[in-house]
Amino acid sequence: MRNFSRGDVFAAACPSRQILQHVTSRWGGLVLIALREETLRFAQLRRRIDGISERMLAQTLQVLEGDGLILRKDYGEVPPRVDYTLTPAGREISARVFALSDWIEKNLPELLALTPDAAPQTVQ
Amino acid sequence: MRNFSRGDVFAAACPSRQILQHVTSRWGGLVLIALREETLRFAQLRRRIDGISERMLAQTLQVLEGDGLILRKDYGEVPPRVDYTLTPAGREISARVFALSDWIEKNLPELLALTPDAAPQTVQ
DNA sequence: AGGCATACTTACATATATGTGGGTACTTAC
DNA sequence: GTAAGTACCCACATATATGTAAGTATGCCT
Repeated sequence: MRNFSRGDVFAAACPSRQILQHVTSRWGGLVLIALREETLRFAQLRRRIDGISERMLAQTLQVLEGDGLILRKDYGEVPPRVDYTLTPAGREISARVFALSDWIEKNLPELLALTPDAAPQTVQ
Repeated sequence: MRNFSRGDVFAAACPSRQILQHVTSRWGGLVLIALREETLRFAQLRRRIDGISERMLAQTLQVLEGDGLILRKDYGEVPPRVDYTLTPAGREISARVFALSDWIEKNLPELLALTPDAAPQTVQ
């Protein structure tokens, strides 16, 4: 265990690798992108991110909150009212995850053409 | 199934989401980053990416090759000699994955300070 | 001759991720 | 009064990801 001034994702034990995994996990990236421009409530996130279950959304939010990337605000009301916002660090990371997904979205037709099973590019 | 001119990662069935998952998978991202500046052989990648097993490296490389992001060159020699290079699309994506991991690496100390279990930041 | 390296593949076992259905305490709309 | 919405948690089941160990044909180094 040494004290580095920067991380190294190639080192298995470096915490930077875990953070990278959290923000690029199946749902983690999508949550960060969804919160990029707006604060959202739990149910709004659920509807925005097609296919996510409540269980995974809750779990993903907790991990990202634990990493200090999102802020959970509980209004203490009943029925429950809670919303989620990016922290400054979360905003930095979100922007970079978005840059990636945005490039992929914009270049999807070209990407699909690279695929061996390339039927005429029908995108859903 | 409609024909979009761009993808939408928020749609579960959109192929862009699968591509995003491939390039942000546990090992996929690291492989792309490793190949960012140089062509590497299988064993070189294995040594570079701490903790990856041969099985997962082989599998990850096949997925990325299937997506048209890396190029596999087999020299047909014995003992085997094969190397891997990014395609143009792979280079675009690699640059963006790297931008993300690079930011995390550079800001690791600050990120660790956001963590609740923040003991004095000892980075491995 | 013996041992290590190369780029994988396969079978088997395990770990981790994810989904499903049900429950909560209460409000608002129909 | 009935149904739906809210933000979750829990137990249980399953799916997917990953690790481990062994095998292959041959060259190179000692």
